[in-house]
Amino acid sequence: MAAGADAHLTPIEVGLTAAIVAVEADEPRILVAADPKSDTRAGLPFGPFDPLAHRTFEIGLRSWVAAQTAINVGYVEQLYTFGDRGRHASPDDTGAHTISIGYLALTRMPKNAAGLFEPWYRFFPWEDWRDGKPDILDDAIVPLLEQWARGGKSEPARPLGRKERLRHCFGAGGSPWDEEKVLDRYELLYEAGLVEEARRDGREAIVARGKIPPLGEPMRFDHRRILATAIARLRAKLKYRPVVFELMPDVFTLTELQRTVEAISGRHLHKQNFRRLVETAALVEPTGETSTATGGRPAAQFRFRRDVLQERPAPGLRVGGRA
Amino acid sequence: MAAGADAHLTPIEVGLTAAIVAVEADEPRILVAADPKSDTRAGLPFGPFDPLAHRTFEIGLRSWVAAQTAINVGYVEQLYTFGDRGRHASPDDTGAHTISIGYLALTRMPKNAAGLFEPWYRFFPWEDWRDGKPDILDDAIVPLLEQWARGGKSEPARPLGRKERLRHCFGAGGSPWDEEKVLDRYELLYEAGLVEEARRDGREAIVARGKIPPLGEPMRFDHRRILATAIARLRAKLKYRPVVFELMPDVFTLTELQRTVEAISGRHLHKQNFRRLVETAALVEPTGETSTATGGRPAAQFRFRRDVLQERPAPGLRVGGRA
DNA sequence: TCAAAAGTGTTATCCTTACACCCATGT
DNA sequence: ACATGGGTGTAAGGATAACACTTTTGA
Repeated sequence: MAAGADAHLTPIEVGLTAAIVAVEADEPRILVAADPKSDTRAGLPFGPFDPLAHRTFEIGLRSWVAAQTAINVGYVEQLYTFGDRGRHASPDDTGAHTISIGYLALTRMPKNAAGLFEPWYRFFPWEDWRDGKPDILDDAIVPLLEQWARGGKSEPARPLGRKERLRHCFGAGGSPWDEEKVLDRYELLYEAGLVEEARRDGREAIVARGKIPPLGEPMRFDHRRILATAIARLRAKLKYRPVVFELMPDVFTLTELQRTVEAISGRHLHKQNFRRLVETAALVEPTGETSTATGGRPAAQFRFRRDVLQERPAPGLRVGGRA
Repeated sequence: MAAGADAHLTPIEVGLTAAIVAVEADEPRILVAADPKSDTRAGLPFGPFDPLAHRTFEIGLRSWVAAQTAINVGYVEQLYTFGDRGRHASPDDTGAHTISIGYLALTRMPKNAAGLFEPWYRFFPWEDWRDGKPDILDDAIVPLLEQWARGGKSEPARPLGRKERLRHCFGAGGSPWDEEKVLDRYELLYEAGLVEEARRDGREAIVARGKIPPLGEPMRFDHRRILATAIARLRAKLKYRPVVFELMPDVFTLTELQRTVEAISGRHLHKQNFRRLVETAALVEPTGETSTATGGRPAAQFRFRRDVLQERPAPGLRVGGRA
């Protein structure tokens, strides 16, 4: 077993693609790039990785993000490396192979660049359950996926059948909705040919042609897939790391904090339980001020206690089940 | 904001590096590659990614692993993409920049290749707590890290100080040991210059020169870092996915299953609680046979119930605290 | 009959979930 | 006074952690 040590490695272009998230007016938003070549679809900002200029991926990422957008991102985390042939293709593809290392970055909404951020639920309307189950699920998605599941009985080397995957991902047939399965849901829709990116990739929708409504706005290349990964990771991370505070202003009320968590996780939360959670985790401290912004009783203002990072090993907002 | 769309991407060599895990005789082992160029250090197997030959990373990985080792890996999962300049360097480095996409793969111990697998605790002796706290921690690691922590008060842009990181990662000073923080611990040792790879990278140990004992066997390139990532991920995944069964023979006793989980997580588990967990999760079914191998009362044999994958959304072995 | 390992029953505790109610302010 | 949102106490249920004890075999 020679372990490939003498194999020469294929030269490939490596790009860093960033899902840069901010929350404004109770709406999670991502930075979309101005489109080159009059492509009407939105895309995520990306830049090349130059190992000569930057010692690590993260340094490189911060550098070109700052250069392109004047945004200094705070929290940065690698998501996944995407390299499927075909899924990076654009209509005018040159044939060169590109792999993209996806990154999640969090920032406070910058004053100057606010217009460049788009609400992320434009791209994933079925992920916003804050006002109950989105209509698009029962009206379009689940019926179309059920039709797809009836076709193609057993695929080789697939652990689960189509029906089971539909159940688990979309909570059909009694299974609960899991807000963290954002990527699984998108991938299922892709496989079923129900998102535009899949059709662009040559995958024909299994269901009746022509009458498929657009399921969320498409993005360039595989960027919607990367965004789905970012949302899923952020929703999961909220529960065991205090990352929300990267998205909050310095002082805030508990309701504002709850609204931000709800915006990200796409669910409604139980007020009292949320508050106790924040309190027992000792994540915040009162400033003493109150805010009389919203018209009811003035709310006490809080700030994030930075010292929790030194005290507790995994301080997050482990928000529970339904509410 | 031009979004880098017209930027040309730097060509870089991309390799897939695999941590291939099997468990044999209650010992977790990884496949180490025969060393090229008489490098005495062990290394992980790796191969190039050729986008022309393989549509996805995973297909490429399975292909060269099968070709090089005649092993058909079962479960495969991407870990992380590593690209730090310097950390891939070997003594006779050519200067070409390489990034490696790390993968975790699980397999049953193959008959023919058993000799190529090394117990992973050779590389991380401080991670094996099955017989209590390893001596190397109190004898060497913690004292050396405390010495390191006393130096260098505050580093810029570091959220936590050295002392706090030591506490969280190694459970010094009252914090509990978290068996999932394998990577954090290795990275801390690396930063402190206490593992050989760091010294090779030019980082001088902060502590007294010359008398630093070797902390685990070193590996080539950044392979020990990738292995640490793999162990951490596997230890975490055990708790919410039934991945252990990828490492078990078709039939097994509950004690064998427990020993395997203990081997991976490096902890001793409470027998009764483990059994109830397995039972209530309905992960296994009795075969009806018994095994009289170990000398006491014969043990009932079980097999993995593949249908749980279709029933429950996240069936794992959520093993609890100390025991 | 004894060692060695398999296998079981039960309780205390904590955390999660959900309920229903009171408080302070502006109009 | 009342609408609006802020803020709290407490009990039911379930999961977890830990206890000690019985059973079946081989030597």
